[in-house]
Amino acid sequence: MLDIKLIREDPERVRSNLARRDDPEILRMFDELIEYDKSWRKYFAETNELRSQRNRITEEIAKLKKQGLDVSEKLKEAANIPARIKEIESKMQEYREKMDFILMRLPNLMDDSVPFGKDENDNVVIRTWGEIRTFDFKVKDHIDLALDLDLVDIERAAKVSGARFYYLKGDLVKLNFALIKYGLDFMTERGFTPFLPPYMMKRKILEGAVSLADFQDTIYKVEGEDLFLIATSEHALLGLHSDEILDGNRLPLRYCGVSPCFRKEAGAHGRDTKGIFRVHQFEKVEQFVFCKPEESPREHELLIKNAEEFFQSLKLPYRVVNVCSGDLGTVAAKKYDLEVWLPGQGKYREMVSCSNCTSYQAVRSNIRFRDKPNEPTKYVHTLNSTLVATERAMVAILENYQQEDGSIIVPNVLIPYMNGQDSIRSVSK
RNA sequence: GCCGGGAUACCCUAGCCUGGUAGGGGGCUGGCUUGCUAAGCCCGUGUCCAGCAAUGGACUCGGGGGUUCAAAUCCCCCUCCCGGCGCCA
Repeated sequence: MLDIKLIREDPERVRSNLARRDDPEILRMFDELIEYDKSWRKYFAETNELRSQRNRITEEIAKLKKQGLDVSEKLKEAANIPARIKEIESKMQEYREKMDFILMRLPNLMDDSVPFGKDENDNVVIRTWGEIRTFDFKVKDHIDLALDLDLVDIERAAKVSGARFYYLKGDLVKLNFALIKYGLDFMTERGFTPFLPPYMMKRKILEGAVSLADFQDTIYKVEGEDLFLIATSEHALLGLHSDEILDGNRLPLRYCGVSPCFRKEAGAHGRDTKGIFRVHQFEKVEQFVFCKPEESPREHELLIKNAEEFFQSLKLPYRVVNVCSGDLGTVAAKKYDLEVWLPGQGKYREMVSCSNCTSYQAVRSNIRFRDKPNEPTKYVHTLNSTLVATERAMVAILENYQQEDGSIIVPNVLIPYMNGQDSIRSVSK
């Protein structure tokens, strides 16, 4: 959510930034917001004046009563003030609701470095790493590899839970836990505090983290409760400090969340329908930072660097793209995606999404900081990035580490986490 | 799920029965004074609106509604925390 104070101070700057979204509806809402705010402030001033009158009379009544004097004159004077306040208040409420409606729907201001573009095809590649392996045999995709090695059961998952679910089996379960534990160690070595968050959260807290459209398209609701399943630990880590004033001297706070992620994938019909690449449930180790505004560009680079070093350590070839305006979404001011080469698809595919959300989530979640107790508060900046979404990372490992005999080499850094196991091969039955 | 006790500013706490300026302590901040491991005193401490500013006004006692000229205080609903009982991996 944009800070209404910033909009009041410099509406032109906000407007011209929103204009880069190339969406006339956004500008229309913005202009409406300005008008509503004017009305709201007018009514606010009126009630303020009425309350002031009422408080004065009330005080006089108290004084007269103490002296045992007659107050009926004063009571008459005060009689119709409450009704007038109520009347104007209800108008204020009306404008406040209209403003909130728009504020909840306006996107974040974009960083100047965000490239203009329509969709993901316009994202700009900023670097590539690693060599794409050449195969002298016919490569399989992760589905064939996993089925041939009996590492997944997707048909029975469909019977039990429906499409986009899976059972992991055997060594793939071990590999999953190895990736999680390796990811956790990787982050704690870099000073990130690990968290295992609640997997469900209240609507109010979740609204602080995601756009309203996400409730429709990605978030699962628990029936009969004010609870939603987290789509990433990012949501829960942000909520951790909602309505708090943080000590500026302790920023940045660098956190790392590990949790399952639940997603409806409602807008993805027909895309990646096979295997475990795009699924309703997966595990993820997530990076999350609360920092001062001036620190967020630096922290953003740190997060993508961590993710890159993680995938470098797995020796998986990747590229980093600067996500364009049309693909950026509502919340982020700037976003990098890290895409790993998948031999089975012959494409780079998204493994990591690394966002600087500036103050957008902090305003919604009311998370501020100050260096000294008497200073005015400011909103923090928040950033989040995947370190590793393990099911997707396993797709990359299966396809990149496949051998001619159908077995899979375990990446070196994971072997200790697999109790010394260095390959995954079919068990003779 | 049931019974009881709670939630007051950055922290602790009084006030609630009996409605009438939210009081005290700690912390922090700025200022002043006195000067031996420092002490004392004073202003300030959250949010919003108007104003260039000084400042003025309003709001704020877990949240929402109600009664009243006036609500931390009375009434109704809800949330969370603590204790006990019940259930339980």
